[in-house]
Amino acid sequence: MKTALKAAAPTSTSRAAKASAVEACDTQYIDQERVEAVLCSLVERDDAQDVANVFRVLADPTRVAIVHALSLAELCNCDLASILGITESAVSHQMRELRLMKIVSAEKRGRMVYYRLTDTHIRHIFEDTLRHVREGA
Amino acid sequence: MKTALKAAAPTSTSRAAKASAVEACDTQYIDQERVEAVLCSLVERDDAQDVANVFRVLADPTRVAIVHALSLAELCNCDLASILGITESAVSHQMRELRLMKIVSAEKRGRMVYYRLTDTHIRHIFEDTLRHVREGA
DNA sequence: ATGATAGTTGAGTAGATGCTCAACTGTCAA
DNA sequence: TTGACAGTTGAGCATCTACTCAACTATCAT
Repeated sequence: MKTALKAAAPTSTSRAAKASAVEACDTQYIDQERVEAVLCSLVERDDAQDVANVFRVLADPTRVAIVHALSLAELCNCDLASILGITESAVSHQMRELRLMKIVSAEKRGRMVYYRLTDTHIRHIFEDTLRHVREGA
Repeated sequence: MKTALKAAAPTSTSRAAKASAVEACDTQYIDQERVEAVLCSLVERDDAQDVANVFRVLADPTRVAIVHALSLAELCNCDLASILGITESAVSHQMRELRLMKIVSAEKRGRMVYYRLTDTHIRHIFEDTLRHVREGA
C-alpha cells in the first residue's frame, strides 16, 4: 500500500510547490475516490523502478538486436560484433550491462566467451513487443 | 557446429575498423555459419529501433507508474500529479511523450484532460514484466 | 618464451532525457 | 469582464548513456 492520501488539501501551497507525495498540486478537482483507489493498488515505488530497469535494458536498439540474436543462437562477443556491425568493445560494454541485469549469461571456452539468454521471460516480453510493433499501427 | 575458422577476411583491417556488417572484426574465429543464419532471421534495423522505442517509453519509473495508474482508472493530469507526487508540469511533459508514442490517449472535458491507455498490448507487456520482476529473482 | 588475438575495462565525449521554472492558453464561475 | 485554475510549453539544467579509443588481461599456436 501507499501512503495515505491526504484528503482535500484545501489550503494549498504555491503552484510550484515541491510536491511531497500527495500534496502535489492545489487543484480542487482531484477525483478523491478514484485517486485513493488507484493509490491503494498502485505498484510500489521499488517495483516501478525494477520494471523500468528491465525496460531500460531493452530500450536500446543495439541491445534489442543483441537479445534477438541471442534468442536465435548462442554467440560469442566477436560473432555479435560481426552481426551488429559494431566494435567488439561496444559489444563488450553492452554485454556487461546485460550480464549485470541477468539478461544474458556468459560461458568462457578457451579464448572465447559465449553468451546466451538466461531468461525465457525476457524472450517472451521481447517477442510480444516485436509482434506489437509489427502488427500494431 | 563451429566448423568455423577463417572463412572470410584473411586480410583484415585494423582492429578498430568501422565494421560493415559481416566484416566487422579481424577475428578468425567467427562462426560463419551461425552468424549468417542469425543475420538471415535478424530483425530489421528499423524493427529493432521501434521495439527499443516502445521499451524506452516504459523505461522510466515515473512513466511506469503512470501507465500502471492508467491501467487501473482513467485519470486527469492533476490526479496523476497527486498520485505520483510530482508537479503537473512534469506529468504533462511525460504525457506528451506517452501520447506521441500512442501509449495513452487524451480526452478533454471542460478544463480537465482525461487520459487512458489506448493499447491493451502495452498493458499486457507491462503486466508480464511486473510479474517477471516480482516472481523472478 | 613470443606474438597474435578474443575479450575487458576506464576515461573521455557527444547526445539524450527528465525535471524545474516561468510564461503561456483555454475554460469556468462570479 | 475578471480572476482562478487545469493544463501545456520552451528554456535551461543536471544527469545519464552509448560509443570510441587506448591500454590492459588471458589464452592459444608456434
